[in-house]
Amino acid sequence: MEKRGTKGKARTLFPAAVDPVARVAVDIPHAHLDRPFDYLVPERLAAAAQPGTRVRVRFAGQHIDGFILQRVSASEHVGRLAYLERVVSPEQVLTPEIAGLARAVADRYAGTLADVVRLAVPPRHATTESEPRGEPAERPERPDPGPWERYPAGPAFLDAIAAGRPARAAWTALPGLTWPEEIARAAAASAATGRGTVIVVPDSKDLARVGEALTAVKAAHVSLTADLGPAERYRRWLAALRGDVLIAAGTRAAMFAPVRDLGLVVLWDDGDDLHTDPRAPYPNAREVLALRAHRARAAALIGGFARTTELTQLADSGWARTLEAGRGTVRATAPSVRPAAVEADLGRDAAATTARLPTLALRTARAALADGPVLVQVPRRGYLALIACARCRAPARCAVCGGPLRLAGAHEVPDCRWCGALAGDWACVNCGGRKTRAVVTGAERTAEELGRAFPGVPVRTSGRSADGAGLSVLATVPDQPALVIATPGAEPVAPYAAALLLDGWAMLGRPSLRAAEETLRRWLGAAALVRPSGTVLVHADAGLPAVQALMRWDPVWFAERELADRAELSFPPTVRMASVSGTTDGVASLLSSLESGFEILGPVPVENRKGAAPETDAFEEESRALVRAPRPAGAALARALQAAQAARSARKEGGGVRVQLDPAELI
DNA sequence: GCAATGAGCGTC
DNA sequence: ACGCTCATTGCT
Repeated sequence: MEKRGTKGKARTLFPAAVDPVARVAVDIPHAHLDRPFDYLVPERLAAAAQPGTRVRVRFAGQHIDGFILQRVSASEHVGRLAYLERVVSPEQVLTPEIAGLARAVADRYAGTLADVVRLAVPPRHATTESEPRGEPAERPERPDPGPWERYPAGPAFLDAIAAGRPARAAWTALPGLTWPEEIARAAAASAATGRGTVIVVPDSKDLARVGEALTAVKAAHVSLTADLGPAERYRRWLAALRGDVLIAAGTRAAMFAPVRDLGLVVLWDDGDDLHTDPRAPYPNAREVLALRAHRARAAALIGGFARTTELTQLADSGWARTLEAGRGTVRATAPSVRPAAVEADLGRDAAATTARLPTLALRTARAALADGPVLVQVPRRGYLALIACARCRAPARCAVCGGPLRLAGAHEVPDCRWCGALAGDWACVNCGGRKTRAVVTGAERTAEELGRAFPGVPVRTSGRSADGAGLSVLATVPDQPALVIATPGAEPVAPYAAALLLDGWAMLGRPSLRAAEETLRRWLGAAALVRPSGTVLVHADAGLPAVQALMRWDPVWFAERELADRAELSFPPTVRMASVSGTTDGVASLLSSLESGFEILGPVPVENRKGAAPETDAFEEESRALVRAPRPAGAALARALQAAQAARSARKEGGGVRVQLDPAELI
């Protein structure tokens, strides 16, 4: 017992009779305080202070929020314990499953539990919480396999889900628009047995499709998106927490949805960069859901039209089994793909606009317009700023570490974005050429150009520009002759008669490790909307593996090949990489706190994030380093980075250093 | 020799 | 943002 309260009347508190100690995860942003703290549960909160509840505690003189992780009979802490101040709400919002997952995710990404819990548990909305609770939804009937019959292992996969077995599938979806239905049937099979399902898709357009498909199989669900208001978001999230619905579908934050008795996780299009949360510790939905399925012994359905190297690795390791259709089915479902050769000389500037629309593309469009809409995929503007070989246009890479080269200023020697090595005597590994050129492309003039080429044909555009402003995304377009210009990921749904994939060579030439994988993913996403009798024209050289993979509709072949190349070069995902960025001083101090034994590339200076010019007050020199470790040392790398950040935070060193494991882009 | 003041640090 | 420790200061 203890006297409390310096001002006002002192109160004498007594600890609860049973399990008087609460282990609390406090919401503190400091890495060195990322551990539970024990508090005494006062008698009056003995019943309310349940594990998972949100509480308010006094920590170093401040009132802060936290979550009760556990109630225990005694504390290990030597010294006096403070009392819990308040139980904010009786709702047990941080379930044991999610608390354990959040800890594992924080450890995997060298982050803190508090950061992950902030992503996992939405802010409380008190009035929503006290609303009368609706009727729990009925379980759906177990559905027929339906479109899963087209995959040899499809019906067996549904059987496994229905039997509660943790079957894990690396899924290559057939082209067309049946994938939402396939996902819905898998979810319904799980819900029919009373177990929960979490479905994550890249954007709200895809979510709407999955929602419709779930409704069609009478599978009660909630849709969780970031753009709901706080009340509606919390209402739906609570419905999942309380077990009123068994299926939660949503965009990336739904990966933490607290459905009851998790039986299945589903991730659509796992290569989409929207699946990586932009807030520390930058968790990726594929990794989180794989971890979650593993921990919960749940089934998993991960994939898309494309195949990522990461998922290929999960399949190769035996963690997941491939789930794909036979070649005959693929051939019957996919459109035919033809390459349009890239003109040898792109330097003709004025004429280059027409070079971007090869005559074959124009002819293909003209012929297809009689049958229906024609999709034109163009890269986003502001996408490309790279150096390539002037002769063969292969991206210029560093001779030391294989990283992409950049040209920091005019008339300078290119240097490596990864290790900083100067590339003074550069020679192209592809053709031996010794001259580089900057490559740029603009894309948003395409609509105009096509409009002129096809007078009288309606032109619609869909997409986001690189700066986020301008243009809007269309979900669908009518099945009528029209030219539909879209940026990757923003393609409206329609039974297209043809698709033109423009400037593919430029997307392939981006200075990114994932350029080819990402380009193929975008091509497949657009081509999958074209009807099987339709034509796809891809503006890139037929000899390139990504183009070959598209023509043969064989993304797994490509991914296996790509993965082998990455292994050869010690690139992710065959190794673990971490990027450390921030002020030059901060990066240096973090690296000096890092336990030795890891390979460090850089640091190299990078453009100032705040955009401040040198010699101004806001300007602070920034840099970035990469840390590389073999895969088996991945956990040790994360631990070492976590420790280095804890050391910095204990020393109260500021400077905001970002540590990102498995960064999507290594530039 | 010792109280009074302040900087530094851990934080239950 | 509190309350503890430990060092420094200034007065006897």
